[in-house]
Amino acid sequence: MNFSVAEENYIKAIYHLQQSDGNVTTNELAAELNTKAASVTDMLKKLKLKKLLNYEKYQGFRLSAEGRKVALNIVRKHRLWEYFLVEKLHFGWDEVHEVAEELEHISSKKLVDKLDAFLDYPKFDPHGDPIPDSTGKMAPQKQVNLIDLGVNETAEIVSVGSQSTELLELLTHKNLSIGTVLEIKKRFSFDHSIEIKIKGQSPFIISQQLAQALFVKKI
Amino acid sequence: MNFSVAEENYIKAIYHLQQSDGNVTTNELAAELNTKAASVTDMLKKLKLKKLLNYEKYQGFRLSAEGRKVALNIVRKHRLWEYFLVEKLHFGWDEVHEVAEELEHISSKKLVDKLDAFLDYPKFDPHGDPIPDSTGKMAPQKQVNLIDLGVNETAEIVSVGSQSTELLELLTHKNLSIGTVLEIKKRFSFDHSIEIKIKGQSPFIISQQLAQALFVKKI
DNA sequence: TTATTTTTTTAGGTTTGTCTAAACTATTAT
DNA sequence: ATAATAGTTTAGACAAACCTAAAAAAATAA
Repeated sequence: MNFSVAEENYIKAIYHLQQSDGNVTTNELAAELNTKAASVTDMLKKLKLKKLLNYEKYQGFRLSAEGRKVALNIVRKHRLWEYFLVEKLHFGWDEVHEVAEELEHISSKKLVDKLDAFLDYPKFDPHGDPIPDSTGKMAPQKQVNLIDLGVNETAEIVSVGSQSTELLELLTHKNLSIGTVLEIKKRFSFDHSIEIKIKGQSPFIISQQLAQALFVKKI
Repeated sequence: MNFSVAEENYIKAIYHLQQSDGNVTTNELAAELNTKAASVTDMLKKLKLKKLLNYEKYQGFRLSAEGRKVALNIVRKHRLWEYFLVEKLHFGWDEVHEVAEELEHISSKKLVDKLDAFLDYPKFDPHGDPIPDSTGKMAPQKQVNLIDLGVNETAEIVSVGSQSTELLELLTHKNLSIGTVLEIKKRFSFDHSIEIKIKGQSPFIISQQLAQALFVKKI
């Protein structure tokens, strides 16, 4: 099966949303893809017809096994190209995303596998996300420093970089602990501080030093 | 300016056709793109509106200066990717064309320039075609062995690999000489013989040995 | 030079992916 | 439990890129 760029973008977006959300909703997906709910409904019907999606109207949806396979292949391509761009072409890790969004739609299977070999089968992309192998398997999410997350990413705190009372005092004050789920809202390049948001609380800012002391697992 | 994949394919095809033909015609272009004349006319109007084309109806057409610039950029990307596929990913020179057809539409200028640097600014692609630099300049067509041409390519004989009477006798017999323009019709892998056609004559076959003795300039 | 053939263009239609506006379904709050 | 609000789907349109069939222009032949 071969899919259009639009179809692939929908599949990939659904894949990412269902990672955190379980069932995905029409509006959520429309927001993610900067399109309108009506357009999403149209595409959902098409993807359902192609058996990539489990979808009953008004009920939300998730990818089928087949859909997941397709999604993983797109993710594989995206992350391999990102790795290539950073490691071989010396792009900065923050400027590769857009280009990889285009490259991920190149269809040749042979190209991807040869690229994988050329890069020596990397297990993680430059952002710490695991790269699926050609059968779709991938390592569990790598633990990554909070400072390395991009805007809009969501992550769960899994460990801290020190056990000092000073750090623990600050964490308690900010209501942060192991297991806390947060979303990156903004990054300020002036002092590398980061605005984060915890569900149900208003956003607040943490310093570069604090961000570097927090290790997270992306969601 | 940014162009759709379809527009880019038209521009590239016109560029290649006008190399040999001077003015390009609607039917010619339709054949080249495996589409219908009516579709071509539609696109010609669009490209004229975007000032990429000098076109008056029923009169044939050529690219404008701007159109040529766009074409050269596509050619640059195509040939750089081909070089990458062969030199870095170890594709065979005969299996890269299709993949490069997709890769050439990736838009990032930065990507192309960084790829160019990574490849160490190659001057010729794996088929001997010159690669335009980022300003559109390129070396004159490299002299290439006839055995290395692909099917449907057109070329002019510019030199021969030996001055032996045996060779010259054969060339005379086959009506081949410096300046002869020929087109590759078929390649037979069994004995590496090649069917060629000279304008106004019926096609005939030349042996591997003869093909290797002839150097040509692509048109 | 007129008639025939070939080439090109126009007219009108299709598909894909998008949109707005309106209708429908589900959820939430009183 | 019902009314108001949220979310979702349908209906109808549009642009891009393609198509077929018919009309118009150009080239060629009688």
